[in-house]
Amino acid sequence: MNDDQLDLVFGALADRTRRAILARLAETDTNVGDLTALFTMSQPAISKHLKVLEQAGLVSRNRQGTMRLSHLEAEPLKDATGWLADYRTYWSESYDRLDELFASINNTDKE
Amino acid sequence: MNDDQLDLVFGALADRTRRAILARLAETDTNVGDLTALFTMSQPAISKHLKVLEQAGLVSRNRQGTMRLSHLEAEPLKDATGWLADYRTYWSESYDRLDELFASINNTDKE
DNA sequence: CGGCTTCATAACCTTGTGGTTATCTATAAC
DNA sequence: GTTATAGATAACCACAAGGTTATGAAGCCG
Repeated sequence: MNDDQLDLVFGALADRTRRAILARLAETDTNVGDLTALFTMSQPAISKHLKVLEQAGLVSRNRQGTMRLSHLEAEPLKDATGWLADYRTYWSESYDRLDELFASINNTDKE
Repeated sequence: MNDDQLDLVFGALADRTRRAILARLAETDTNVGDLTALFTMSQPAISKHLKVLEQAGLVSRNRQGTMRLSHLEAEPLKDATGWLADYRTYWSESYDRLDELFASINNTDKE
């Protein structure tokens, strides 16, 4: 995963509204109107957040009649976790199995 | 870990210069002058980045004579990993041991 | 077609961010 | 005390971010 992608992913996660949107989408795909109802915020503001999440690869969208359902795409979260895993030795010394586990994460699609 | 803290940590990680600073500090404690030499950027710019990292709890500093050494504090990275771990089921289905391992991470100091 | 619903886009505003240069402060050395 | 060095702080600038209101476009329905 390159720096540009990490910029986008961490940048997307650096906003609590977007994190809350992701939490919601983890439960179920949701349209813009329902998301707007969940957060005391205007509809265009939600659309902007969704665009940020989409550009980071964290959300995909598809029309469903007149609605557009947002769907969680968690792959970049895996990549971000892989990046953070490089620092595991600095916050944890004694988890023997951590290395193999994070290795299994990293080997799948981290370059 | 609360939203304010996550804002700070993910916000700090959303800049490639700051990520590079963390990578450097993972090798060895470094003073501001040496960091400035590593990145083609002015010294005040580096000081600003260090302040952001410090407020996120990712860096501590202590005087060493006339210098101030920056030191990596990786604990917030652990917390951020714990947050991301909540989404592991969406990017991975078949790692049985992931659950117990991430549980061990979360139980230590995630609220 | 006409009208309703859903969402995107445009224009705008305020604040934050990342950088600069210039200057101030603190420690060390003499 | 003077001077040199390390780094912080101030003032400034350009632009991105997060919000708003107003409006436009796309798809269903009668």
